[in-house]
Amino acid sequence: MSDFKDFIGSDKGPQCPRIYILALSDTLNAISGKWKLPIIAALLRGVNRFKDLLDATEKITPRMLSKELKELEMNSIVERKVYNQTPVLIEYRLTKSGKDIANVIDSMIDWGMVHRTQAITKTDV
Amino acid sequence: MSDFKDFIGSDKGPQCPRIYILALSDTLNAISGKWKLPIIAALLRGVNRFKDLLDATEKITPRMLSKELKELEMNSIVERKVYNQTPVLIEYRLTKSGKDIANVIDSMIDWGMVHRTQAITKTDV
DNA sequence: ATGTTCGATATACAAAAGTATACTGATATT
DNA sequence: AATATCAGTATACTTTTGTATATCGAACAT
Repeated sequence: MSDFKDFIGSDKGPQCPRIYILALSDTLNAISGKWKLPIIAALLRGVNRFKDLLDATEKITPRMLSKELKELEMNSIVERKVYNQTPVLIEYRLTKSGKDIANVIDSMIDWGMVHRTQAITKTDV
Repeated sequence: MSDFKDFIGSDKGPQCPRIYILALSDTLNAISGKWKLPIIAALLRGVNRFKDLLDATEKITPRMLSKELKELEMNSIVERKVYNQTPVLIEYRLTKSGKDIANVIDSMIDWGMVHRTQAITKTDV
């Protein structure tokens, strides 16, 4: 298990390996932006078709959904399957990696919950 | 411990509590953007002064550093201490919450490492 | 022939995020 | 008087991200 703190916790300690930095920015890119997490959440719930994702992801436009799905596919987080029926059926599914992002999401929720409790003076609710 | 999967893993299961969604977006906002993580990393290493953060964070401009530090301070991730010496000394330090973000970073590195191994065809290195 | 569904794309625009470059004011040093 | 340091700010710009609205093409259904 990587431990970021061990690498950057002291001035003279070992430098954080470059591969960790790359892994970190991969992850940040994978979930950054307005729509990535809502889409991943819908996919985790079992929503798999373009139309259904449009409905499940409130206020997203088809342009953005198309763009985000392409990015997720390029990043091997989502796979796109085409079934040659009529009308054509296309399914988007999370890959193993895609499903595993739930672990990152959990740690983010944990931090956010504790942080909200600690920062009691926060104004935005 | 929160478990996102438990809430969004099934069609008929309970909805993900709104507070979890808020906690999640708090966390995402706290670390999103080009400079937040590099700045937090420098602070974790013990770099505390504006000038030193400028040097430690490659290519950042004073305008961006100032802006980001203000945001981190508003989010109770960083605290700013003024020492009335001459010349004036100002120190930025991570709060407890700020230090705890290392846990999120670790889980992001973990995911990123495994994902890089799995997505062997990735072109960007 | 006209309309409907699915899975999108096209064009134009607005807003947010980030960059480049120069400058400020207070104090101290030479 | 000129110069340097610290901690920023000011102004103008470019790039990236997101929105709004309309439309496309294939395959049916009526």
